[in-house]
Amino acid sequence: MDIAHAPTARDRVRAELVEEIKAIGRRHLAQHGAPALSLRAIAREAGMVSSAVYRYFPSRNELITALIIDAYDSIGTAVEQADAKRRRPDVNGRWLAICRAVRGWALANPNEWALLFGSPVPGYAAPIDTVDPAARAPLVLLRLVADGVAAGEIIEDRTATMSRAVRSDFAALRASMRPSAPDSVLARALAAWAQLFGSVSFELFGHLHNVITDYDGYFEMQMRAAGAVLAGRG
Amino acid sequence: MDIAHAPTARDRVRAELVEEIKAIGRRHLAQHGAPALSLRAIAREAGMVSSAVYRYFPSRNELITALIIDAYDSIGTAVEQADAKRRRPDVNGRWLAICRAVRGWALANPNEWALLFGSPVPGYAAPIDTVDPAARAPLVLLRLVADGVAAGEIIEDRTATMSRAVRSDFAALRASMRPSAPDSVLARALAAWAQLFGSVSFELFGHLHNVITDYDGYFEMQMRAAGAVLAGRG
DNA sequence: TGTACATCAGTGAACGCGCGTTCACTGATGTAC
DNA sequence: TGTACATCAGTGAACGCGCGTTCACTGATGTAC
Repeated sequence: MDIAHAPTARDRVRAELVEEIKAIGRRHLAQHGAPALSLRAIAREAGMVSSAVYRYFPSRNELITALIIDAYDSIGTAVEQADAKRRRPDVNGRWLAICRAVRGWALANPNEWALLFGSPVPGYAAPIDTVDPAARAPLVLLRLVADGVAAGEIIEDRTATMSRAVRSDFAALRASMRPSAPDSVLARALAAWAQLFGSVSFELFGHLHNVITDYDGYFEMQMRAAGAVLAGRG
Repeated sequence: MDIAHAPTARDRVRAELVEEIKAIGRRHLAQHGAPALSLRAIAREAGMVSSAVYRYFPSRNELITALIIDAYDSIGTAVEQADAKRRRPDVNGRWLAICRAVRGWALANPNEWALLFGSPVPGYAAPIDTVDPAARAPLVLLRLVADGVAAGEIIEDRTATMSRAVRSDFAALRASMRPSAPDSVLARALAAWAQLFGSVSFELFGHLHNVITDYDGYFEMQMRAAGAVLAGRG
């Protein structure tokens, strides 16, 4: 499996087929959702017999893992790029850009959103390989708040009462970022993150039905407000 | 199907069996998740042949609908009762009680949570019968904020810019409540709701793994902060 | 540059299992006179 | 109160379909001398 030589023709064809199988898988995901993802159906569409897929993925779960990693990388890239397009000191603009990137990605890839942030797939447990890709988008937010604190755009408030355990959780989180941010800001960042993902899931999973009609306007308004709270100027 | 007479022995047995089938379904849901819900497996466990279930539910989807309605009623009841246990003017206490009731219910019924608030079940579209039960929990929050506004515990802020469409969405929402609340408060109520449900889903679906260890303390802290923002004293 | 051997891709059949739904039927429970 | 008929619950077989995974095999592509 580990290729020490220059890639041969066979290697290249193999890499292409891995990508094609994933692409078909993604399409099936988009149409029928993760629980209905079928190796046989994918094989049929790829023009091979079902057992041939096992040359590329040792099991259905490994294919799902590959799709999950790709999806995390996809939303991670979208968020990183949206963030990078803004001037670094424009903290509020970056926050809004991140929000729009998350929602835009979700609307474009609803079933992948459900795969990542909806119900766990029955009989599937995510392996460690997914951890790093999963961290990309949240890391953008952490960098943003660190920048905001350094620039004085995000202010610390009188720290809310928190348990010693939560303080040490936050300390561990802070250790993974430079520059860093105080507990009260980390708490607000995670709160904003929960609100962002909660809002998108509400919209996507139909819980705003019969309540909101102007989804764009509603989201925009809510994320502006969330940005103000995040900044400590709520 | 509509019983105009006094319930006969047969009617009572039928009602019992409907309940037993739902109970088994709930247990299967809890163990394997909604997509794996199987009429045949339920029939086996109920000690009947698979076709016999069709005397009680005309299709798998109708059984799922029944389970969804029961789950909405279950969380709705939990929230209503938690709210009712607090003195009515204790707005912040009621908010926290609602939060704890939502999370407590979710932790006790993770797969039903996933059924209601996670990914949509493939091939299933919720019928109108689910709308009223689904509204019970959010209605508690709306009553709470209306009370809070009336008591001066929840204050209006300079209303954020919102589109005309969002304003009319809010007006429609306001029409369904008495007493009512201004746009800025409704917006904050929905934001708090999204944060609450986002936080619980994050915890339940594993997105706080390797970040938070003290889930109880973390949730408590976040919902206190959310309550302050909701009140307009963030 | 040519040959012998090893590696790999893909086939086709099979195993063993599951599912939702329909249908003709038996036997028990209810209803109307 | 008793009988004739209608309704309902549950059976058992079948239809038609799906799935993941394994395995022995063929034929093509690569590697080493």
